[in-house]
Amino acid sequence: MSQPSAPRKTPGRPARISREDIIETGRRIVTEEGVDRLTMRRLAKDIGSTPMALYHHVRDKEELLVLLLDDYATRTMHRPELPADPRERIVVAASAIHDVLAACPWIVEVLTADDLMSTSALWFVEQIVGGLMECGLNPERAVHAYRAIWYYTAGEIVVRTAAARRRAADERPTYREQVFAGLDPSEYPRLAQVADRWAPLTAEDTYVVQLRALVDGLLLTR
Amino acid sequence: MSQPSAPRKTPGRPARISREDIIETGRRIVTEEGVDRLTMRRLAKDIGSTPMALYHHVRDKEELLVLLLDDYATRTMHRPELPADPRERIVVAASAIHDVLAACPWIVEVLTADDLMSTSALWFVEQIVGGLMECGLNPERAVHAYRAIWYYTAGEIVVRTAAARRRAADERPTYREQVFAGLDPSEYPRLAQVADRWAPLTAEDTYVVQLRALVDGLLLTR
DNA sequence: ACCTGAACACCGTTCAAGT
DNA sequence: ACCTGAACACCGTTCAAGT
Repeated sequence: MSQPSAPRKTPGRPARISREDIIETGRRIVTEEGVDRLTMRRLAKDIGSTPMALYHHVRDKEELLVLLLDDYATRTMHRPELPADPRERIVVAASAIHDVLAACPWIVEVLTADDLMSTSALWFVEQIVGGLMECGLNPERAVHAYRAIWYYTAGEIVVRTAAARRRAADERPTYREQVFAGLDPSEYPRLAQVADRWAPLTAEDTYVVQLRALVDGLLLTR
Repeated sequence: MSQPSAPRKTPGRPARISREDIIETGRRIVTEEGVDRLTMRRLAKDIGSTPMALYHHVRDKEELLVLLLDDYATRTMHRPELPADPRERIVVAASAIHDVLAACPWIVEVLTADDLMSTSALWFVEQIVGGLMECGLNPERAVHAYRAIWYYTAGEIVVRTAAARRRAADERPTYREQVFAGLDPSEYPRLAQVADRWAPLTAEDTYVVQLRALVDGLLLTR
């Protein structure tokens, strides 16, 4: 997102801290201790300054988070070799975005605050939209199809991250486990049938196979 | 989620406030002023009590939010007539969940804290999983397919809610608009091609048509 | 059993002043 | 131009005491 922060040509007092310092320290806190521990006060302390000094370099905490996401994406989104087959290219590009975000559990907080994603992801979006068009979709349908892929990907990450957080925080059996244990088979026959396998089944990572299904469905001529 | 809060048989001091009072007041604050304004202190004030009195009826704020989601779902998730055709039944049931959540913008905060959803949604899940099995998927594949539908649905809501919030908060052009305006057509030919139509295209509500594509893809025998 | 008051350990951000 | 200190207006939650 990084609105170019016009580097000042030393017209006044020399800056003691920079945007880069802030991002670097913020990255350290977030990766080492989690996004919850990132506060303006804590960051200022670690950087050896005061909370209000930060506000000369970032507009507010939300901008800081977006800056950190941008920094993370730039650092980790390296363009891979993509297959020549357009359908396969879509799957690989979407999976690349997915894997980067999935490896970054604090992303979820920012995802809902961010304008989708940084410029680093643009190349991947280009590949996906391009692949969809090569497969015969017109530009409008390609954009809509890309969005469906993005919704599926973002949803997978949000839900999985939430589930992981709950497992970490909670020792006692989840509410869902209780519900499934006492399921009335006459009212919910299908769910009762899979009740005892629900937890392991939903823990399986099926992102890619379902992504393929989604892409296949999007490319069907209906 | 509502762990049954064993109603006490007046063994000690009579309760001045109840779980129901708390939920009712919480619902009012959330619907009238948004989830951000719901604090334990504010809720206590509105209910005419003290913050700590609340902690005798709910474990913490997270439980309160889950209780409120549960309350909302129970109130609004009415079972509709579903079509006999299983494929169509899946689409209608998923759309019903989607529409209820989409009408409830504060849901997103809770979605990431909640064990998926309340018992009120279980009937819809049963219909979806049942429909998938009727269409020929074995139980395992049906559960996985249901999850893909849920990811897509949750993602759509999270991303759209975030986008709406940004539009509301921000007057200036979004970062994405700036990026698309200055897109290099030689590096991003496909995106450049749709750049000027990106905003209206992504604003279109295509949840149901893309859901159909997803369901079609999930039901393909591959 | 249920509620209260005071306190703990924090937040993000504004404002006015300093260098 | 950049930074500081103090203050504003809050948080969720714990603890010890009251009824």
